[in-house]
Amino acid sequence: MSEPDPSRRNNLSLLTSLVHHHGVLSRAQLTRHTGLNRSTVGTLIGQLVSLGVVYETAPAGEGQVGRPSPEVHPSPSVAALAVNPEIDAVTIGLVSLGGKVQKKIRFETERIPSAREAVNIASAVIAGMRSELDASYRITGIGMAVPGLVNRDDGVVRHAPHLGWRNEPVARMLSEATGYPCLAANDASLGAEAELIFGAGAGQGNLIYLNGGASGIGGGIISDGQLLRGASGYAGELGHTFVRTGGKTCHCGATGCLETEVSQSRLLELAGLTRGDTADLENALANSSSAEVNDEVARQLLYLGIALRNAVNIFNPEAIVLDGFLGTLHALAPTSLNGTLLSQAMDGPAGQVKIYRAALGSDLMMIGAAELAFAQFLADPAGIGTTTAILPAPTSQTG
Amino acid sequence: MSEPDPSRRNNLSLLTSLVHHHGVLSRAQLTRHTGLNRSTVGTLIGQLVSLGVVYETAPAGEGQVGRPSPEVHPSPSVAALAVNPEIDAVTIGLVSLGGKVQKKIRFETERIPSAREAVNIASAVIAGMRSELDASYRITGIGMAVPGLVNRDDGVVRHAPHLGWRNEPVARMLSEATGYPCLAANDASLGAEAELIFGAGAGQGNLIYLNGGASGIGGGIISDGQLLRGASGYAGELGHTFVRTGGKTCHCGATGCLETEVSQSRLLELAGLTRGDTADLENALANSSSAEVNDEVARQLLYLGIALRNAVNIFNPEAIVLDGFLGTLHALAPTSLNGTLLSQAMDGPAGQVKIYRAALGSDLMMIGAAELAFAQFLADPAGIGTTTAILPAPTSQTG
DNA sequence: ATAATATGTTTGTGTATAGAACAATTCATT
DNA sequence: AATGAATTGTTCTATACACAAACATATTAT
Repeated sequence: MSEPDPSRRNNLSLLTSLVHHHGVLSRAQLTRHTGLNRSTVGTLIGQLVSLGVVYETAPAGEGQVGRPSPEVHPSPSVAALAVNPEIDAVTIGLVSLGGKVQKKIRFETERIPSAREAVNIASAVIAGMRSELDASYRITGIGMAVPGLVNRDDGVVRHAPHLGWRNEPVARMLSEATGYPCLAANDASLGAEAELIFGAGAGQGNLIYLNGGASGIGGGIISDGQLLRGASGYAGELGHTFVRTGGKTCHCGATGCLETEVSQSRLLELAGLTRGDTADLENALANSSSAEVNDEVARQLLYLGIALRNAVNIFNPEAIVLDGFLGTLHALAPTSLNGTLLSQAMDGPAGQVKIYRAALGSDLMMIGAAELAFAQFLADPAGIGTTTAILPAPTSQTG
Repeated sequence: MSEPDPSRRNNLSLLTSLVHHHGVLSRAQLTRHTGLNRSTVGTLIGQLVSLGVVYETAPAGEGQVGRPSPEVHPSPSVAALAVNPEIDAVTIGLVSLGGKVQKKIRFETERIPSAREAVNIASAVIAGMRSELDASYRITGIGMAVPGLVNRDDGVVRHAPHLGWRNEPVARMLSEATGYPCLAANDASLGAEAELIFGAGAGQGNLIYLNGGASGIGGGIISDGQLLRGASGYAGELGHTFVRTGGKTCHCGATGCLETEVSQSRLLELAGLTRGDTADLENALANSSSAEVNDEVARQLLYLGIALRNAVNIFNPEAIVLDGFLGTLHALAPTSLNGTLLSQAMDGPAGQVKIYRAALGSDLMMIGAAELAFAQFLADPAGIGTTTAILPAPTSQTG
């Protein structure tokens, strides 16, 4: 068997990615999207079906003239594992092609897990799922979403301040512990990617994703449909945008960072809450008539606005997606940020920006991390090098 | 003639781009760079030669074992026109494949040119060159570098504050006046591209270019080898990064912009100069022992540092290229910016950044603008739809 | 002078895509 | 209910393209 042409690999990749992103597409739609000949699409889909990457179902009569086109679905048996260590838990997920979270296990920890502990927890949970995985899934790998600076090339966590990790080669550790290929990246970057593909930013080519959590503000930037990686994959740290002269010193060493001026803990405190549930916080803040609370909300929106106008001037995005308590802040006063952008950002870019609240909720990190492990697979669904066992098409066969 | 395969177009594009960027490459080098078979490269180069895109010369005996490989050069007869309107002049250039500026005509204006005037000047100069162009060149089109917000999709200048232009469809105007297809973009973005391909940032995939001129600070960002465009091509406005709480109001509507805190005019004033020659300014500043001058230089470097640390955190670039008086500032105290970045930017990204001074000088805008017009050509050097149908056939045949 | 090395050149082969002809399936019309 | 129009799947064929192998050529090393 000689090596297939690159064009075949390209086209298989294109089709697989389309099905993965859109969920379901008819063969006719795929023909139009790709611009390929319908006979070619037929051949390619045939190959993907025999590879177990997609499966076809009888066409759903849509009331269209002409012969109905069969629907092409991503095979749920192709899946990736996702791991997300946080300060109080390690979450492990199983995500199938098409972005469906099949399984999510949150393992709560007594204290902040070390890198070794996080890897041990993840590999233990995966070991437990192993027989099921081997029987019913084709696992493309493990993706890890880490709250910190992660070198995407080698999977080393350079610095995760809130976890207290420094120079931890987590990807290699987890790969050695499980036998699966493993990749790691910044959590917010992966969140951006997930929201781009499956969430609030679906269909946009340029978006800024900002997530506010207990441990700070993370960001991810999509430009021209591509996640901004930078030289080593560190790009996207919008939480450390300068927003105030004379601000407090941030743990990053600088002063006046967005992350130090806009923080969830101050809001929780004022709202009289101790735990960081976003819904509770939003309730408490919305029902509060305290001037102190309102002032703080306004103050934080002001600084968030400065960071966003910077970002808008620099990136000219179509959309800004706010997650976590940043979504809460925006929901409390939806006109504030829009107003800041219109008055302070430059004419051209400001006019087009839409601000959304994140759509994917708690599945976000799983989907984003899995995307990391899907990437190689999507680039070469036929698996030139890896002759992995081919699984039969799933049983959901319609007559 | 049936339509060639996309793979052929791809490979021709790849080879042409390599030759364009590197200037001269032997066929053997092209074989290695592309990974194609040497027989394939032979065929492709043959086609490009017969198309007049490249030409070959006898190998220069390099002292290597083996049969010498002929050198492949970009044909100087393939060229693009470049136009750069400024507040005191309109510059028109002729740039050939390989980035060589064949001709540069600076047309000084009594006052700031309107869009119509700039177009008239450019088309008059081009009309004068017309017979030479028709006789000796194959013109791929016109690229226009405008100091302001330019919508890259339709070539409309949204707002060029220093020229006083608003919503001027310059690309269409110039295209109608000359009959050549025309594209327009922000000048600094094009500068970034030029420096990436031919200048100080050559070979880098992630760089930030910042230019300081009489009319402010412009920026361009290259990420993963690609210029950041944003939704409408407005991306890159680093001159309007927030660097100071309580700063003066910028013409953009916001306060505390980099451009208002760091400006050439203040430096010229302190140095006792009236004209904005970069070399003179550098001389004057370097030889000054006035505390006032030193303080101002330090102050401006401080704010520039804040903007750069933001940019470094967000983009994780390999290099920062400073042009115009920003290059001067950096040259006066080379350790200042590096120090700021090391102490204030985040560990991971900060460690790798190198700060360079721009290399291309006054040819920069010509090369960058021409690149705009080369882009379509490079994507399809064989010219499938030979009539570069960016516009409906212009009917300005009256001549 | 001969060998070794690297590269251009020619020819044949396999792969992948497009296109044409035909079959299948639905909606619209009479 | 029957026929026609529209759309898409299916099969077969032709063609373009890249690669590999064999051979030719030009340079350095011995």
